Amino acid sequence: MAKENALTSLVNEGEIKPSQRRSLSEETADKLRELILLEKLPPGMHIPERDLAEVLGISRTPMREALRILESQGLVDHTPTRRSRVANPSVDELAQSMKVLATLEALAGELACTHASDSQITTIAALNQCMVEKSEVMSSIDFFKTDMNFHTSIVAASGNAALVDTHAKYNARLWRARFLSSRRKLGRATTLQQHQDITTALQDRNVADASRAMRDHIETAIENLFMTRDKQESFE
Amino acid sequence: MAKENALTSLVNEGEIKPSQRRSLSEETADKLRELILLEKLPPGMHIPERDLAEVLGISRTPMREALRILESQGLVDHTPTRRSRVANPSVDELAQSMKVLATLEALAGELACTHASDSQITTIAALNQCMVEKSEVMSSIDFFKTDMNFHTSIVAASGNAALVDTHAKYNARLWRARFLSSRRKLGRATTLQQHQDITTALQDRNVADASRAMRDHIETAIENLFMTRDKQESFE
DNA sequence: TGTTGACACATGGTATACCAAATTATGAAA
DNA sequence: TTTCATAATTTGGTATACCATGTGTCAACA
Repeated sequence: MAKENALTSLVNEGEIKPSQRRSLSEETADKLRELILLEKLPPGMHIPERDLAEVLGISRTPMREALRILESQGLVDHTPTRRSRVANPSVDELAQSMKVLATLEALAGELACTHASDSQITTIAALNQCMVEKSEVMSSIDFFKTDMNFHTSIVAASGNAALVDTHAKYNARLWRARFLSSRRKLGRATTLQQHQDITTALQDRNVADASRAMRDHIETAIENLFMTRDKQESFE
Repeated sequence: MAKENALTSLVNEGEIKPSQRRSLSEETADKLRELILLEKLPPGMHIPERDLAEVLGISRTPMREALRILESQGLVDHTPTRRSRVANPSVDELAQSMKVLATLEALAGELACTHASDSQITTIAALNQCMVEKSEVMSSIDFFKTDMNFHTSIVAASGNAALVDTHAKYNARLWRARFLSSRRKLGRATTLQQHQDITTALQDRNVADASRAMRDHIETAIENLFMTRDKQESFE
């Protein structure tokens, strides 16, 4: 059938990587997440677990577990009749998730001020410096990955395991939206300035500034999200 | 489909439950959650999925899914070798989760000020009033359930689906700790005052007050948590 | 021609079987 | 008695089979 052919073609594009300790479910969740973020599995598409498992050469059991993982990250949801489909969040829904993310990161900035070790702050500052120096030569994707790394490092420096965990879930859910947002030309200069503000606040261990700088940074991303919807702009 | 003939409706009336939407996995997760919160399954206990499934009369498949659900709520952990066990969070870990909860609820209060309908605020105020009037006659558990209902209603009034979802997970994770905290005699009067502050702020739709009142309320619960650890006190 | 209802099939939920890894028990050697 | 290698057992991960229900198709009928 046509569906199977379409699915088969996309598995051959990537290479299957065997791994050591990770379970098939987790590997599969990673593969599917990538396929979703690249829109190889487009938003709203139904996922028949039997067929997709067959295409990936696994049984339904780990496929089902992978779908649960993605569901908990908000990348997959269920129809009233339990059929899985790729999440297709509206801009408003993405903005709501980002609003929560902004709050989580503000908390992370606050906690990091008192909890982070000097070496952690040094690492964060180094990531910031790296982005400043190489912003002209980095590709969108590399710039973005460093950006994400910067944020994740701050959350890790908060020393709050629950926060790290929940932040990771929101990050997974919002990865694509943030990437699109960061690709906007206007964004990069603003991003660098805001990162500098965050870094400075952390170095000063100024709780109020760090919290506010983190929140403002994500709020800007929310604005970008709406702007991206309202008008198409040029990308780099 | 909409039309049913007379015979069918007569036969079905009163006999047939419309549709059993709840899966065994979800029911099992609920049962296990209860067992964990009642410490019938004590913290740190290993959970051999085969045996426990047999005890509950189900197969391993839904049991495994139930364990994944509880894991995503933080009520179950995994050892490095993947064996499930009941989570046994330290007071510090619980405090960290509550710190995140405080932030989430502060956001909920903030959003509820601008998003909640008048009737939602009326409902919230009614819950508050109910606790004030009946605090003397309610059992610990009923008082606590109303308390939880009050909080959940505010989060729902925020209109932010992601926030509702994440809050529900933290609530599940912290249910027991919050219950123990709320059982402290000293807590009830403070709780009522703080609930009143929250209610007033919401009725005034005062964003800053609502946010602060929500945060303060949970911060008090964190303090209670540590006090409960440090010295045993009398309970009602 | 449009509606309806029965039947076939698609799909997710559950049970069971099997395997590999990890844990525990065993026993021989020091 | 202690230690360590190894066998026996337990346990979680995966595959497969079966079942219940939802969904679509098409023929019969008004």
